[in-house]
Amino acid sequence: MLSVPRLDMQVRIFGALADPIRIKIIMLLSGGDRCVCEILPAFERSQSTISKHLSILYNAGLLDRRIEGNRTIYSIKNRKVVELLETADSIALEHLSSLVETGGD
Amino acid sequence: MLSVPRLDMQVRIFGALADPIRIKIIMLLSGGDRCVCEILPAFERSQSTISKHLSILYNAGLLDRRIEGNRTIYSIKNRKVVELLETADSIALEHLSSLVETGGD
DNA sequence: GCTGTATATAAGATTATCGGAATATGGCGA
DNA sequence: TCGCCATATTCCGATAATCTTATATACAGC
Repeated sequence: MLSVPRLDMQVRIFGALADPIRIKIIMLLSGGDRCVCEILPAFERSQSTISKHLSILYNAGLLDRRIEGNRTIYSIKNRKVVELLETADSIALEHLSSLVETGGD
Repeated sequence: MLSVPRLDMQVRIFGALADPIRIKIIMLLSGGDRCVCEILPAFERSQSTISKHLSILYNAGLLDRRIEGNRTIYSIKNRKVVELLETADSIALEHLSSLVETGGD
């Protein structure tokens, strides 16, 4: 049986990934650590918006961060998150092709 | 590069899993197909609420459904969704134990 | 200490999600 | 056909997520 805090953490993890900006941030960081100032220009959103997205990923236990001087460097905390993206992408791909076959929606 | 519809589908998949009831429905169905009338009593929620949760999972491409008489039978469409739950659970577990170690929150 | 740069947080408006009650749809048996 | 059962959908209120602007914090260099 799944304990309640674990279920809650699962929900938080999936919720953290249920946003296109946050998925792209994970993909970006899977290529190596980045400070916020390097992440910002990849998105046409305010600094505060990106900062909050990073916090959501951090609080879900998906990212690590360390401070170096006046910068904050974010990194992938658990490589399994990349697995999650890959698995979801393959489900997405299969689903999209089944929609094409059946002409569904 | 990830195509836009695929990213959108990933978002929809993760969004579908970002709810404790929907996670429990997946776990329930991983034990075998069930009609709605068998799923309902597992949750203290109205019929319309559960029906909506099932639709969300169905539209995310995670569940299949077939009609038999006046019943609708739901089933896991893609076994990879169970993988997603397991991977997220192991991330959750690691994160929770790291919180215990550091006394974090 | 002051100024500028980097980042996080708060406040507030807008939009999406969740839940239940009520309603619609469609098969089934009398 | 009529009424019942199983399920989906609509409507609407309550709650939560997202975004921007403005403000706070904290380090760096002078």
